[in-house]
Amino acid sequence: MAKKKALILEAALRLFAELGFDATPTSQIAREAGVSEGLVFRHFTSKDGLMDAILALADERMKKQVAAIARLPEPLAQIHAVIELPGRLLGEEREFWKLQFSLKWQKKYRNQSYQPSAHHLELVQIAAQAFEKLGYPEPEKEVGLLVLLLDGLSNQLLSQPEGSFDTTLVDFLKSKYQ
Amino acid sequence: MAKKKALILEAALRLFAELGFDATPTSQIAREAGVSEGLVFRHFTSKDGLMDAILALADERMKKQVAAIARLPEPLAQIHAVIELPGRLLGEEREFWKLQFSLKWQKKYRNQSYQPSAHHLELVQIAAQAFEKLGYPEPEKEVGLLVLLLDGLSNQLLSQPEGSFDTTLVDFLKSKYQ
DNA sequence: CACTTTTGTAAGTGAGTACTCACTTTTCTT
DNA sequence: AAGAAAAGTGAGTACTCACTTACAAAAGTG
Repeated sequence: MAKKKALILEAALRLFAELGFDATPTSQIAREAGVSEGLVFRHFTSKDGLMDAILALADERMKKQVAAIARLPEPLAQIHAVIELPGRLLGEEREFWKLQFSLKWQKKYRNQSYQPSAHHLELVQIAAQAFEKLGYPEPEKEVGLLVLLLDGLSNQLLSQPEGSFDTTLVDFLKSKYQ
Repeated sequence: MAKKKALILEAALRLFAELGFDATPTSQIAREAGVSEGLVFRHFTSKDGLMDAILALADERMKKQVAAIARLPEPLAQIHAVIELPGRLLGEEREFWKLQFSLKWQKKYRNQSYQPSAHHLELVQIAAQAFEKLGYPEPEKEVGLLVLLLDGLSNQLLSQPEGSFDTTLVDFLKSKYQ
């Protein structure tokens, strides 16, 4: 049942990521999902509601990734997993995260709970504890730096063309934390 | 004469940065500039033309900053200047750079010369030469890392509320390059 | 001054937008 | 099988948008 609902979500995700939320008409979403425009509103109430549904899914996926890192026993392995996170996320769910990043700059979504703050914060705590266990003198600052790197890394990966995932930089980065 | 032209540019810059290009109607630009809507089109032909004018200005400003760094005699001072660049740019021209970053994710502007590629590339070359002079074993990779950091730093500075510029992270980062 | 050009305005216009509604078809439940 | 609920349609509707047009006031120039 409601397999068309999933088609709408897929099309909306792809188009929002590619064209941006405002530049994507609901008519095009319906057309590319092979569905009538009215159905979009039956399932998601409004264009904003459609966005909400997409972002709820994104939150779910992030949650799982963070939980997996939290489960790692070795602190160094945790740090390395954090560094690998952007590559892992963007490899599979490119459009998802492209959308997340483009959203950051839209006032509309700046205050709300859409920012990946909850799981992001948890990740920061995990990394801070890992740095502490590894004996770094200033673990908080190290985490601050690491967060910066993750941000930049994600940006860069998204700016590059699809398949060309360059691991040398990630490896180089990991070699700095031994 | 044409002082109203400047008013239009200012209002457009502010609104594009705040709401995004697509979500900003030309009517609002005109209203906030205290000008009739028709004048926007007399001076800039189209909404896209208005954007072009804004981006041409951005390019000018970036050019000056890069030239100033190129002129520094000490390689270490150059690296530090590069690290300080986001803070310097965003301190003065916040809206300008917020717009630049939000544009990165819009398909419309992805292929064109709008990306700060020209001066950005020059900056990368300067940094690479500086790392080489300082005797780093892998200067290209170091530059790659530094670019990542700048990207992340800019993102973070733009996400934070206006005045609260935290220099501890920048200082910590500079301490890593001595 | 006369004139041309530039700068400005107010009131449109047609295309495209998010969303609704009356209705039909499919699926679930018993 | 019968009735209810859910899924789906497609033609509207009210409205907003970027842009145009007809015209007026300043400003520049001889």
